[in-house]
Amino acid sequence: MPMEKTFNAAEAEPRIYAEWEKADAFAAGANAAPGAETFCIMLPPPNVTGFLHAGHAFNHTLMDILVRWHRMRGHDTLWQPGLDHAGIATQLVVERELARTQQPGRRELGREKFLEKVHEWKERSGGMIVQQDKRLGASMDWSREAFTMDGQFHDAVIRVFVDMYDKGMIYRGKRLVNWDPHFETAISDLEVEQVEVDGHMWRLRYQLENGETFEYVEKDEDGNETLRETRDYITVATTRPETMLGDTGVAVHPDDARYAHLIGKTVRLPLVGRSIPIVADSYADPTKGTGAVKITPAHDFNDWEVGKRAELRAINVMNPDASMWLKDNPAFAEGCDAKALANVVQMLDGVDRYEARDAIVTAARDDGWLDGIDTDRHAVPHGDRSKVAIEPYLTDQWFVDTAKIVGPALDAVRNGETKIIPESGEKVYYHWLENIEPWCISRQLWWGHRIPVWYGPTLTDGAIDADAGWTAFCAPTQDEAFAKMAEYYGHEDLKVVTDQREAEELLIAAIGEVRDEGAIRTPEAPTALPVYRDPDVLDTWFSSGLWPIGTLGWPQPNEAYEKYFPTDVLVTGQDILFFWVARMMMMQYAVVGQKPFHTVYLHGLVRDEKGVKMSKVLGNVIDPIELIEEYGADALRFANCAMAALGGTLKLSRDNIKGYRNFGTKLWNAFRFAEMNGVFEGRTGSATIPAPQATVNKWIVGETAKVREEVDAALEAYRFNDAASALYGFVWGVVCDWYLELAKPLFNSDDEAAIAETRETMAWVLDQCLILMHPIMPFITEELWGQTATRNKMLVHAEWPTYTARDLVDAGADAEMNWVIGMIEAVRSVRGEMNVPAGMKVPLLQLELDDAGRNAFARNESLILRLARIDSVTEAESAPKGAATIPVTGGTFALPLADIIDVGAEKARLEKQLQKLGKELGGLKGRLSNPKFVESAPEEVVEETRELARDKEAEEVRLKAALERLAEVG
RNA sequence: GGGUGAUUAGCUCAGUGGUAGAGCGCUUCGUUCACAUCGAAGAUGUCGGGAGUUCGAAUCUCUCAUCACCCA
Repeated sequence: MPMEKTFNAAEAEPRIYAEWEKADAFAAGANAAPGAETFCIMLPPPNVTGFLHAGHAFNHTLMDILVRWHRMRGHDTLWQPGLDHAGIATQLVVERELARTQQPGRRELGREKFLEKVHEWKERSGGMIVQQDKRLGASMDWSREAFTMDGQFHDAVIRVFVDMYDKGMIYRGKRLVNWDPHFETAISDLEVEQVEVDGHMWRLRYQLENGETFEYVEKDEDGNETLRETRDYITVATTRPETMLGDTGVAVHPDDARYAHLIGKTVRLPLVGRSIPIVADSYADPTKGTGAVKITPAHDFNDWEVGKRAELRAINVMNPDASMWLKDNPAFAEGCDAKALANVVQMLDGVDRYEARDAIVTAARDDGWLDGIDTDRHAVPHGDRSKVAIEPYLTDQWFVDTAKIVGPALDAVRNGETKIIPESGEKVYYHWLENIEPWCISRQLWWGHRIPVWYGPTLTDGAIDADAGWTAFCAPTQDEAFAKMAEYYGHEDLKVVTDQREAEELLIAAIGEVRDEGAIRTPEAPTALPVYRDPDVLDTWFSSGLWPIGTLGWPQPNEAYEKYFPTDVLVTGQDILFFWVARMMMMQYAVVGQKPFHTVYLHGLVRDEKGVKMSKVLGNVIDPIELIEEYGADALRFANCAMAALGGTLKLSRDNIKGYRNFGTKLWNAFRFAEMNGVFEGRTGSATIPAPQATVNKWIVGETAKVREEVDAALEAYRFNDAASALYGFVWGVVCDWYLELAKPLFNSDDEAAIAETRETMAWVLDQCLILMHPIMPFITEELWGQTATRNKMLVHAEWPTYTARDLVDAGADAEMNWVIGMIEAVRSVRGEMNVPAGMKVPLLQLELDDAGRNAFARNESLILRLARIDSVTEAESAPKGAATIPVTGGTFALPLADIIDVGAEKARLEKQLQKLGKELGGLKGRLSNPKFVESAPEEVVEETRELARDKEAEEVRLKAALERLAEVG
């Protein structure tokens, strides 16, 4: 049955993918040669609630190319798939879903029930991306699919937390953190986005106490005094007036003469009447505003530092939802005027931060301590998920002491143990790691790995000390934590309660009982000690930081881990270099003391064809599944591969994809041509390299070897675009444009041996095209592989070739074919420019020609006649009147077409060519006549230049002769 | 403010010291027996400006301009 006219991607792709799966073609180690080296790639785990977007499609295509390439080379290959539980994002999605379907909310449901809902949701709509990946053709080992919340991985994460805790790399502390008031959780620095907003700078007057004053001076740009007055207040400026309730100081620069005598004095905080000191700190910038800044240590990172240096109190004045917390807030009340306090509590307690801001500004205006308002454009930190302004917030959180684990991660890149490409990524990596901050890893969420820490009452001198807070016991399981507690308390009579509050209530009651007995608590005492588990979960990136070892079954001893770790290449977006790559580096070294991978390939964001970030708002999102449906997965993959220049911007355009779909059709039709010429009759897919006689066949074998080397070199260097363009150029520009055309006369001849040889060679060449193209375009190549021979293996496991140009290029055939192709192009060019009708066969005159040319012509006459559409060749001394001249290497031909050729046009054509030639020749001669060039340039460059100049000179002579003849005629 | 990168044909981009390229688009011609999702031919560049290093610079250095992204 003859082949279809085009490849039917929609029909073939699912069928072929199913065949691969049925054959377990992607299983770890499939097609591995005995004792082969390993190759392992970890899929950056997509969000479990996610779907395949253009960025995934790109990222996954590159990995699939590498993986398929290694697998075909017989390496022991594993592409490890899996999904990330994506804590905050997933919790958000499920909460929205509950609200949308009018179900009870998270808090109403309670932790356990809510988590059931999350799991339900995950089962229902999670993992959609897996199905989509299959449509893309991704060859992951699905049998090993991992999930960050699954049992074994979960246990590994907990185990690492415990290890790092025991090693002192993790600690808990009351710190200022980035607080997301929407989700009511801490987030890390990296999850904060700076957003430029048009806002205001409010100037507030704080009254100096004890009758102090100072000289306030204003100057213009030239330093001339414009204002001088004596003031009994200090003006501070702020973009967040509501934080003034937590002010505990005013800072001025130590060198600021205006305020020197005020340092140590106090001001009275408006509204609350708190007396706060004026302190010296170089954080205050004398050139900005009035040079005095209010200090709110509990609500600003800079102020926190100032507060530490000046020993100022930190007063938290907000609730977790960023409403004001004033009532029942002892720290706030301390030092306040009782009446003022009552008023401000009445006015602002529980009020949202922005409403409080307005109310405070209004009060300041009414009471006369508003100095003024300036418009001000400034950056406001926002939560990257919630999009609300974050608050610096003072809470107890868990931190990774990054300073302790950053060293090996830095060293690994510095000494080349792990390479980041493109290299610019390394600079960015150093810059971040060299200035790394502690990493806040606790999140006040429910969906995630719950921190494996239990708290029990603290003992002082063997007695329970209710004032000493709670003691942490870190262990992988509750049983192990209990064992630790048993050691600490001397008994295991413990009662697990839900939270700290309940534990405190029970403890106070218990101590009451114990105290009644007039003794410290003893093991025999009747009341169990209340203990509770830390309610927080770990940052999602903490778990994904363990992705390499966790997916390989660590810490259980197992073959996969032994074999594939450290893994080989990480392919990921440069936007998560810090979030993920740097943390994996730090954590793998911290936990198992080895690098996670030897190469990190970073790529940019996939953008639309104009280079604009895709976003729902702009409506320029390109859905890869839609593209696959329209053009086929292979076309999308080839487009992805072709745009993957190192460090380049990734612009995805439908026109390009369409072009690569056409490329697939071109390949398909080359096979159709071969089939029609009996190339595949009785084929068994022998991999034997042919040793043909005909020049054309010898030549194409050499060309194939060249492209094999190019593709391997490109992939070796992660230059995906080079691999794509080498293959595109070879398949279309060499095989289709030339080899198939040149083979036509051979197939049409009576020479049975030549026909057989050409069939054999073409079958081999086309097989090589399939093999070399397969990593990029797996579907169409697999289909053609199956249709054109009876094979013992699918293409996915075909043997990748290793022949070299050195072995297979026949220099003679190479030179001869280049001459023939040049000759044909020269004739076509003249025909085209002289407007010789395309279908018209014309006579050719051979004027002068050297031996090499004569040989090449004679040996390929039928090809030349056919492809240049020549009907006869005659040798002649000179060209007749009205002939067009065709200079070739080593000689001159002419087309005697007096009635077609316009002498004027031919003259113009020759002159134009001569002019171009003259320019080139000028450059070449200029270089050669420069003694310094001949002296200092490499021998081969000089020789090349000489040769080129000789050729161009010869051509110039021929063109000039032709022009002279024309002049005689005209 | 700091960092990183970009600027090459009408468009989108390759090209890291040795004859300026590809794809798309454009113009002309073409139903030659694989393919019109095609073929043949053609036009289009002071490689952002300036300076320097070099026998030689799109490529290396400096500087200026414009733009993008990341971090404050």
